[in-house]
Amino acid sequence: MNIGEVAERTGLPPKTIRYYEDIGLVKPLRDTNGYRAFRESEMHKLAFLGRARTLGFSIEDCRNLLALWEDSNRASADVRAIAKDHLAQIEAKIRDLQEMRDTLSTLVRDCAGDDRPDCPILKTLGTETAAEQR
Amino acid sequence: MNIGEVAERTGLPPKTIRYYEDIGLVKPLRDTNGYRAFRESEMHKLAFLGRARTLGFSIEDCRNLLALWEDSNRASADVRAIAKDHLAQIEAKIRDLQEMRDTLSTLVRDCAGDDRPDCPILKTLGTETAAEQR
DNA sequence: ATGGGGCTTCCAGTCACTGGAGGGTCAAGG
DNA sequence: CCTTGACCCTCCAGTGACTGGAAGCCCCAT
Repeated sequence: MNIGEVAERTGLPPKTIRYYEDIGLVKPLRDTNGYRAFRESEMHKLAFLGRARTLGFSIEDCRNLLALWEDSNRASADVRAIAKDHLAQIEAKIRDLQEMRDTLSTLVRDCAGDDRPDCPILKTLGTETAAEQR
Repeated sequence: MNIGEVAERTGLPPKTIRYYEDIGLVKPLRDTNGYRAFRESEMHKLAFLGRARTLGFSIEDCRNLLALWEDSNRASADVRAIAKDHLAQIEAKIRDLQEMRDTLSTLVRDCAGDDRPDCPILKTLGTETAAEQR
């Protein structure tokens, strides 16, 4: 299987697949012409990676998850620990963003948005701690 | 005012302040010894930048906001447009993360997390479109 | 043989910093 | 006067996870 077909079947761009080889996540064979020759199992690994990345796992998380995936004797607790940790990070990120959103939406609401120069958004950025607004 | 004092008063690390000079956001004078000499107005600009960055505005947004801040004839509509746009991006990001969180928390909930190898998290990553779970 | 697409490598850029090396400057204490 | 330690300077490299582009093979159909 050439890289193009793998790209199509996994939904990952060829560039990304090459990058994943660079950093050692997959190790495709090579044809005599130098083209990467992916086995079915490699394709599945890449699909796995694509899904894990969609869920926001970092590359290092993915590397660990992949190792666990390949290890039929792994303990599910190990996988769960990675996922829980990642979940906590996502939740923290959501809270941060919600705080930003709340502050910003207050500012946007209070701004007339006309052609006069008076603007509570700039006023706040200029004088107060933005996070205190709301 | 030396960089250290500005750093303390704005809460920005000296490295970041130097970086902001590099990319042309501030233009401090120089003492004869080569040290940066910040005026009060520069300090305020940096504080403004720090607050805008806290709200997640990109550097380019900050550059524009700063220009509007300095322009006493600006229209508040211009500021509001930038803020609204940014707000929309934050909201999109929140939705993405919430989707990830929902999928992940289902997976974590369904995983026994013991020393047996059976693991719904890996099973999902290996076979289904992760986003379809839930 | 020619054209077009697919494949290769390597280099550079993204974003917003951050770390570190190597070295100059300043003020206080001995 | 000298040393010490805190400050300041510049420049280079690295972060994460790609992405874009140049330059150049390879393969197949016409």
